[in-house]
Amino acid sequence: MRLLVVEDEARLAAALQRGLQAEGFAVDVAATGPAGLDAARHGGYDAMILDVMLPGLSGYELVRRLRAEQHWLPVLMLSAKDGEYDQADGLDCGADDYLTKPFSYVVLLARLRALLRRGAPERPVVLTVGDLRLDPAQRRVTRADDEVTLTAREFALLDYLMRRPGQVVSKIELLDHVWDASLETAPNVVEVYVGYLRRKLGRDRLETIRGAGYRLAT
Amino acid sequence: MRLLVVEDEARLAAALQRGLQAEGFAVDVAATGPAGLDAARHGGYDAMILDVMLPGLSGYELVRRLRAEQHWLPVLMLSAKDGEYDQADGLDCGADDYLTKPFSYVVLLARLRALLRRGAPERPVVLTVGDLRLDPAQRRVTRADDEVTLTAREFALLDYLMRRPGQVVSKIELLDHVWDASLETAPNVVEVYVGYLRRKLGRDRLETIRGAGYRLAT
DNA sequence: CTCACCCCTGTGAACGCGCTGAGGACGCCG
DNA sequence: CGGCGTCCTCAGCGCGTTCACAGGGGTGAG
Repeated sequence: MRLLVVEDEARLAAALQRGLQAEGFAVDVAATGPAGLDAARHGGYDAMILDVMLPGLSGYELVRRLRAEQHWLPVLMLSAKDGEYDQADGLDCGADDYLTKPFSYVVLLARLRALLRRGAPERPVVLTVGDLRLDPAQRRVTRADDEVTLTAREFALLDYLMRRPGQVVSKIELLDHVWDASLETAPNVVEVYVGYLRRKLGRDRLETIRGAGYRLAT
Repeated sequence: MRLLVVEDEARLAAALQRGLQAEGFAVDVAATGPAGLDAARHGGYDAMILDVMLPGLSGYELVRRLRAEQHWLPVLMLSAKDGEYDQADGLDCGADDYLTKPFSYVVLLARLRALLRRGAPERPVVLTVGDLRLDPAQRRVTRADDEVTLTAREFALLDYLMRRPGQVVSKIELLDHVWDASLETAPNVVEVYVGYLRRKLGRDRLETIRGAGYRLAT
């Protein structure tokens, strides 16, 4: 799990970084609003911890811009203010949770875990899993920077699987979402197309979980 | 948007109902734990506001049971306690957000809206008992961070047992829930599969209660 | 101590899941 | 009209999974 901490108070930032790393997270720190926005855009983080008072760009504004650009990274906001309206503002402009300073580290951890459990609320623009990249808008797939040509059905299948990396997806679910007619189509189609994808993407990228479905290796 | 408020203090419940209805929500109220659980199960609500201190069944326990039954209704917890560990407990047992009484109505609304925006959490909570971890979504089991590969039947059995850690589960119950045809299948299958699990997870993790069933050591 | 009962486990067989190659139906293009 | 690519069906096969069975061991009651 990769986290981004955007906080300008150096001592607090360092303390957070140390504490979260001890929990097994990979933690990067940005000290200013613009730097944080940039990192959030390109860093592939699983969540962001964001101070409201920042040089260059406030936390509110940062989240608003991120959301306007269709980035749906889970955001946990921190603020020294404790006026209730600030809190409401923070949540309404797109943050997912809110904590007022001083806060307890245990609470921060618990809320962070709850946030990560939920995952990003909506679809990201480009899907990336391992060295696979899939761009829904351009209908392109690359594997380790080599372009892979897929048929429409293969593309739809991979698209669906890449939205659930590491999770088991049943054949029924795939039939429902990738094929329209769930009834009257044998689950064997799925097996066939998984076979096609394996041939094009590499044998071991798609694991089969007998009796349960398939899982895209992360 | 339909909301369920589970709160036993009549005055607070009525105030919440009035306030939320004024915001355009459809609000039902339950006054006891069991009534709330029942309503949450069958009511088709979009979110639930849940007091911790309830007659009949605590809020913690209510959420735990709901999650165990694979219901992923967003839950906002209310509590008079403000110990930080209570808060952490509440979130970890499956609630999505937490507010301590006395709380501001504006904050409640903002958090509720944030909750509704993100919808039901997709990923179920990971089951953890001792050093065993079972992730239903990923269909992965680890024991002290070593991955254990299980067959479908073994997985289903362990899944069921891990939802009742420390409790004695009878063979009949296991046959009913893990195997479909409870009749016409000898209870010996259970013994066989418990044997398989013991071989893979360690000898003393599954205790035999002679004449009663099995118990997963906590 | 003996007996009955419950539980454990090794063996082996049947089943059925998932993989694959072959090939037909359909639409698109030249 | 013929060639081509995609989509899907089908049948056969391999092998892991599931389960029945039987013999042995442990446990508690009398």
